[in-house]
Amino acid sequence: MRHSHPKAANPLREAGLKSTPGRRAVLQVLQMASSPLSPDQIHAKVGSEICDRATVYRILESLGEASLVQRLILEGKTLYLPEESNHHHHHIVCRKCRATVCLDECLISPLEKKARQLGFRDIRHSLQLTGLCSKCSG
Amino acid sequence: MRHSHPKAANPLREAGLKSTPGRRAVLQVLQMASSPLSPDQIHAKVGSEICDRATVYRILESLGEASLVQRLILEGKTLYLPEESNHHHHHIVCRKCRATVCLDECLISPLEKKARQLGFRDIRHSLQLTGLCSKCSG
DNA sequence: CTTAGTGCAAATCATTTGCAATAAG
DNA sequence: CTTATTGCAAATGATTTGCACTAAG
Repeated sequence: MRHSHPKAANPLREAGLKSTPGRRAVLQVLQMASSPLSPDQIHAKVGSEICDRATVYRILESLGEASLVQRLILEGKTLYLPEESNHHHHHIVCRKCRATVCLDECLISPLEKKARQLGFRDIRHSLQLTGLCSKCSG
Repeated sequence: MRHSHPKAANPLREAGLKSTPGRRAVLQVLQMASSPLSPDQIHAKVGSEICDRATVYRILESLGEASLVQRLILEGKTLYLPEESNHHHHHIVCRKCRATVCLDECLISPLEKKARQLGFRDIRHSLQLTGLCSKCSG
């Protein structure tokens, strides 16, 4: 199968980014994580040997531009989530334990439509849904 | 009409907050504003004689808790908006000039319902819609 | 009065930046 | 090779805090 189907090919390459140890590590840490992580938590999990904190910020920015991760601001704290699927959807995050669940629909389009009618262009949206998950609200 | 209908009564009092010069000023500045303002812009408009910058932050926090203002994070910058109506709705903000328009509907409930079915309680949401207004996209 | 609210200066926290050294393609 | 990426240390910017003083109710 040589260089035919580069199956689980490096997503970094595909996004046109150089594949560096830091980037691979950050991406993996986010993919392993069960909930969104802060830049600091990511840096801690990656380890200072692999990558400096300032670099974690730079990496998160490039991964964000490449749509490999998604930024989220929860209660004023910046968190990152891997961008797994291509299909647009939203999440709900537990304010206590940060457990995260996908809510596969996106119902914003009627609002975007209205905004378009009002003359707005290049419309983007970001929806933060939070709550207390069953474990935390008990 | 003495102390009968306290018509345009002080919203601060009604919210159970002490009516201080700083709070009145911050509230008024936000109400006058045609677009969301940053804490720093608010401080500038209020004037240092009326109120210290640190106090502006404290005031914004208490006004936020009292639902007299709404916090908004646009492109990483924190902005504040007066909370005029009681009826829940969303806004769209121009990323360039920050012009703001209300989109009176809120279509999030189906998503909240789904989250509730997943066991989440005390669900809250925050939606950021941005675009370029007709003037800015021209 | 009594306590919440405030000014001021210092502390903290998150994020960014310059620059020289390093490594990916 | 050539240029993007990184480490390090320092700079920045935003927000918070301690404490003594002031004013609202």
